[in-house]
Amino acid sequence: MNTAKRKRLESKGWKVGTAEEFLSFSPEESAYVELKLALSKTLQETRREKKMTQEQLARLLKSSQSRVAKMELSDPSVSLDLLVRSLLALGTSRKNLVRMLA
Amino acid sequence: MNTAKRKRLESKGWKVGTAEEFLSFSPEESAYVELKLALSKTLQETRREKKMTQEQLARLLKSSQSRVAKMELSDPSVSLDLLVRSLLALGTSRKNLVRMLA
DNA sequence: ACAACATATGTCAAATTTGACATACTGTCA
DNA sequence: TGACAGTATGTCAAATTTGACATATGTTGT
Repeated sequence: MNTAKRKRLESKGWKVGTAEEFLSFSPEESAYVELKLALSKTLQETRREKKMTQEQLARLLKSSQSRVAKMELSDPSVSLDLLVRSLLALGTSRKNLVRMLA
Repeated sequence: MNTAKRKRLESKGWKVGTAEEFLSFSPEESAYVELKLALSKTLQETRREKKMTQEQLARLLKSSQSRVAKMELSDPSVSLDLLVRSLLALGTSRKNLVRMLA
């Protein structure tokens, strides 16, 4: 959603020090973050099942190791788009994709 | 998934005149496009069920009528991200979201 | 402890996506 | 016909996302 400020709160759940922001998320923000978390987790699981390193996956995706790491950590700088495309590139079928989200 | 060139092929299925590009899509590209199409369709259906105009939905999403139109047309310039966030903002539950994709 | 490998984190220029605007198109009603 | 509401399409500056790089932090075997 909008500002990059809030994004810093997303991934890990909260940040302790930053006293200024202790806003709760709207339902749709939560749902969005949860979706991303589910996909991240699935991506990591899938990669591990295939016995690949982040580096190898990065090559497959024409991306970089650091971005793969961020994907698996559900970093705020990673879009749903990238996560979905990566899973698809790993051969995840739509059916499986849907199952993992359910 | 790279170049913006291919993107032009995405939405409608193909473009007649542009003889240069007649490349077929890889399975994951197809899956990606199909996902977007499913979401677009759902977005339009949901909006209509709620008897909203694109303009009204745009206001709700803090976007613009033209972008809503592009979303519903699954324009290549629209990300999965935006589609999902819009559906969530419309109150679509994760459960429903998943069902529409299945 | 030291390598060697894997993963995490920060930064940044380049690429993509976004809202906004103008404007065109498509009905529909009088 | 013409006015109006709704939708489509093209463009563009601003915002966000991306791959790449450097570097830090594990982790495992010797």
